[in-house]
Amino acid sequence: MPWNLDSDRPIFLQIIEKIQMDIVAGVYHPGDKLPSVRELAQAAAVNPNTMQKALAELERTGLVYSQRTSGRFITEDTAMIQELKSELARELIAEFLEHMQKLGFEEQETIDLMEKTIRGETK
Amino acid sequence: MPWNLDSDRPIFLQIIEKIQMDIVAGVYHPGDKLPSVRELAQAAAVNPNTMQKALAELERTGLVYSQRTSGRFITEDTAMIQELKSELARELIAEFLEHMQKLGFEEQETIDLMEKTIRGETK
DNA sequence: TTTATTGTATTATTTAGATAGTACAATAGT
DNA sequence: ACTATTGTACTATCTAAATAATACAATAAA
Repeated sequence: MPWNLDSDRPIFLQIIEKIQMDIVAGVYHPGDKLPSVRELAQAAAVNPNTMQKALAELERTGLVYSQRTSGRFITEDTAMIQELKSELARELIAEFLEHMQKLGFEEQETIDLMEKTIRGETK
Repeated sequence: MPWNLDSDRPIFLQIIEKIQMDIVAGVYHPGDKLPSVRELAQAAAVNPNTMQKALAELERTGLVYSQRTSGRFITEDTAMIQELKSELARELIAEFLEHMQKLGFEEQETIDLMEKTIRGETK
């Protein structure tokens, strides 16, 4: 799967979010070994330093941990992962509703519009 | 109203989006005179050059136009404004659904969760 | 024991965005 | 005619992010 990074935001932030997504979505499982910094950097078409910076931050929050020379692993704390999933969903929803409101759509309007969108109506 | 700019994304992009929002939401009306570059820059606590850059882009897309020395004005093309509103809403919805999907929520799940959120349930 | 791979650290350079400061031409308002 | 305000342009500097190029210590694997 491509990493799909854009240049409108700091890359290391996008990497952090991407890996977080992959963890909570189950692409990576608790205890899984991550590819090495160099491999990940190459896969993302990014400088190893940038990847290292993102991983260091993920490590700071406890989502991953590293074992000197054997590699880097996803946390086995499934509760933490579940909590993160809820937290990210809450943030996305809040941010989305706020933006729509700034566009002039009330909450119920937004939901109606979304349902229409899902059902494939152009307008 | 505060401009609420963050440092995670280029400021001039955030300004463009903010003014777009204000236009489609009806904060500014067609034909309205905008404050001067210098005033807007001060209001946003931003360098005049940055504000100028954002306004130049809004002008390029036709949303605003400037009359040398009298000032800058919102377009009177109400159709264009309506179209922009729909376009922005479509983008927001698509982006939101995509992000939620990456988190592991299907479209119907997302809507259900949103409805719960709106009704004030913590979980 | 040797070798390759791991995470990690360091220094230098480049680039885009933002700021700072100044300047000028056009014109509305006086 | 004069003045202030307008958009606009230009150059220089600063900063954070990203890249580039190495280097080193620890250890799993051979």
